[in-house]
Amino acid sequence: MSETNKQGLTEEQFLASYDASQYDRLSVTVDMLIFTVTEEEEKNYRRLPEKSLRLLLIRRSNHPYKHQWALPGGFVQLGESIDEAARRKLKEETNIGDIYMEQLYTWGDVARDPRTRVICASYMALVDHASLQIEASRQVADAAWFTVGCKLYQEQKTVTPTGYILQQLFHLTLSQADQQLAATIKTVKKVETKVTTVTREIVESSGIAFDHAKIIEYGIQRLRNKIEYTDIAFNLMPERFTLTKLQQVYEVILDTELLKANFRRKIADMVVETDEYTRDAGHRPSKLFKFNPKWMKIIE
Amino acid sequence: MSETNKQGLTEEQFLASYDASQYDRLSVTVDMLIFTVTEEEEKNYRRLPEKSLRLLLIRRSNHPYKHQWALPGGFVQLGESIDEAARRKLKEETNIGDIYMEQLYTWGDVARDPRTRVICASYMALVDHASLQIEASRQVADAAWFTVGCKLYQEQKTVTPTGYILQQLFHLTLSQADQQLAATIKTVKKVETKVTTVTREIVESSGIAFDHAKIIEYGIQRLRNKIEYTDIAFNLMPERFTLTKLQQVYEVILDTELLKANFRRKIADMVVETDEYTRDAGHRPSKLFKFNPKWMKIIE
DNA sequence: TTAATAGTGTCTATCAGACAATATAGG
DNA sequence: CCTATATTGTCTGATAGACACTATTAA
Repeated sequence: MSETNKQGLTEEQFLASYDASQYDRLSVTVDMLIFTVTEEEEKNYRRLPEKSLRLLLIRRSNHPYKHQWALPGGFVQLGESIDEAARRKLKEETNIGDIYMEQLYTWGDVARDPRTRVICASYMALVDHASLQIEASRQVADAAWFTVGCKLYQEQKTVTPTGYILQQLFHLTLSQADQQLAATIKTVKKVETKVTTVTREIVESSGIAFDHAKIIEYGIQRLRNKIEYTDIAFNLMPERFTLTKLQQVYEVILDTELLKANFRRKIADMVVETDEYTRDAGHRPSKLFKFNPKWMKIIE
Repeated sequence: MSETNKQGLTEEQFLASYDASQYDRLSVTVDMLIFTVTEEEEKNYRRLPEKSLRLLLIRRSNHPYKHQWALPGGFVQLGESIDEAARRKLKEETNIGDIYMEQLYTWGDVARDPRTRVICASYMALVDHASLQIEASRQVADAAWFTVGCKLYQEQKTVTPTGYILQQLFHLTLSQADQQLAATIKTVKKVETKVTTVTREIVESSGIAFDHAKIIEYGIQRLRNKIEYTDIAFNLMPERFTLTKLQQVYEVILDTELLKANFRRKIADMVVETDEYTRDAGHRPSKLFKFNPKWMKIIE
C-alpha cells in the first residue's frame, strides 16, 4: 500500500522514521516460579516417604535485598519474546528446556524494585524431580529448593448494603536446611455495585526479596486451582507412577488429605494402567500407571 | 544497613549509582477489552429485545494498520503502575473510572508491533451499558461498539503414544453498522511426557490491527470461563434487573441457550428479590432482583 | 502372623439437564 | 380469550464425600 498519513508518509516511510524514544521505555523482567515435588527419606522401611512441594530460590549477592532470597529471573532482551526469555531462564536455572511452563501475571507497581522502574512478568514451571536430578549437572551457586507452605489463616467478610468486603490473610513459609523464610500476604476483594477491586499486598516479609512473596502466593493459588481441573499434575510425575504417589502430589499441593477411593475415582479417566508393579515394599505391591493421552477436557 | 557489596558500595551508594540503561529497555502498552451488553430495539411490543455482546474498538488514523480497528490502549508511563495506566485508559475511552477491570495476559512476541519492540499487557473491563450512555458525554471520534461473536468451528485431536495434540480453530466476528471484521485464531495444545505447550496464533485477520484478534479471542474465553464460577456478570447489569435479563446476559456471553428453571436454580443464591416489578410489558410482569452481597465463593 | 499399603464397593447428599405445569399481565 | 413471558415443580443421571471392606506383600 502506498497510502499516506497526515504527515504525507507512506507506511514504509513512517516505519523507517519512527522514533521509539519519544515514549517512556522501561525494563521488563521474567521471574520464574519453578515447582517440584520431592520425597523425604523415611527410616521405617515399610512406610512410604513423605512428599513436599518445593520452590527454587536464588540467594542475592548484591544490593538491594542483599543476602535475601529471590525468584530466579532476569531481564527480557530486545531480540526475544517474553516466553523465550522465560524458557532461557528456565534452562539456565534447571538445565532443562522442555518442561511445563505458563505465564501467571504481570506485576507493574511503580516502586516494586528500588533500582529502577521494572515490570515483571511471572511464569510458573513444573518439573518432575527425578529428571531434575539427572540433568542438573551444573549447580547454580546460592540456589536452593525451599519447601513451600501457604495457609489461609484469617478470613473476614463484611457485608454492606450494596456489596461486601472479603479480606484474607495468607501465611507463606519457605524452609530449607537452616533457612526459614516467611511472609504474610493480604488479599482484599471489594464488591460494590459496578465496582469490584481485588488487591494483594505484602503485610510482612522476612528474607524474601522484592515483592516476590506476593508473586509466590499468587502462583501457589494458581497451581492449586489448576490442579483441580487440568492435567498439570502429571508434569510433576515421572512417566510411570503409582496412584498413591499421584495422590500424594495432589495432597501436597492442595495441603489436604484426600480419601483414596474418591481420589481414584476422580482421576480414573486421566490414567492408564501398565502391566508393571512396584517391588520390595514390605507390603502389597502397587500397579504402575501412566498418563492417559486420550483424556481431554479443556485447552487451558 | 551499611553493609557493602563486592564493589564496596553500601545499599544507598549502590542505588544512587545504579545505571538502568545498561539493560535493554522497551515499551509497554496496556490494551483494553471493554465489554458491554446492549439491547436491540424490537418491533413487536410484546417480545423482549434481543441482546448482544459488544466490544469497544478504535479506528486507526495512522500507520501501521491505517484504517483498521484496534483495541483502545496506550503506553505505560514511568510514573504509573500498569493497573493505573489501564484505569487511565478506561477513563479516557468510556469516561467511567469505577468499573470492573482485571488483567488478562501479557503479549510479548518480538514482532507484534512493526514500529518497535512493544510488550502489551491486556486488561478486560465490564460496563453496564445504561451507565455508559449517561456518562459518555465526550464521544471519542472513530470509536465504535462492535457486536462480538466467537465460535469454535473446528476441533482436531491427535493421540500419540505418549500424549496428544489438540487443535482448535475459532472464528471471531466483529460487526458494527457497515463494518464487518473477522479473524481466525488457531490454538494448539501439545501434550507429551514432561512437555506441554500451548500456542495461539492468528491464521487470518481482516480489518483488525496488530495481533488484537488473538487478544480479543483470549479475552472472550476468559469472560466465558469466569462467568461460570464468579459474579462478574453483575458488572454488566444495572442495579435492579429481572432474572430473564440476567439470563440473557449469560446466554449472549456463553453463546448458548439456557433452560430457565435450571438457570434460576443456579444463580438463586447470588440474587435477592426486591418488591418492585416491571410494568407495561404486554404479559406477566416480572419481579426485579438485585445482587446478593451475602453471596460469596472465591476471591478470584 | 503382622504392619503397612493396595484396591474395591456402596450409601447418601448434592447438583445439572430436561421437561412439564401453572400464573398473569395487556390487548 | 390470546399471546408472550414469569415462575415453580420434579424426574433422572452424574458426581463428590464418607466410610467400610477385602487383598497382598516382605520380614
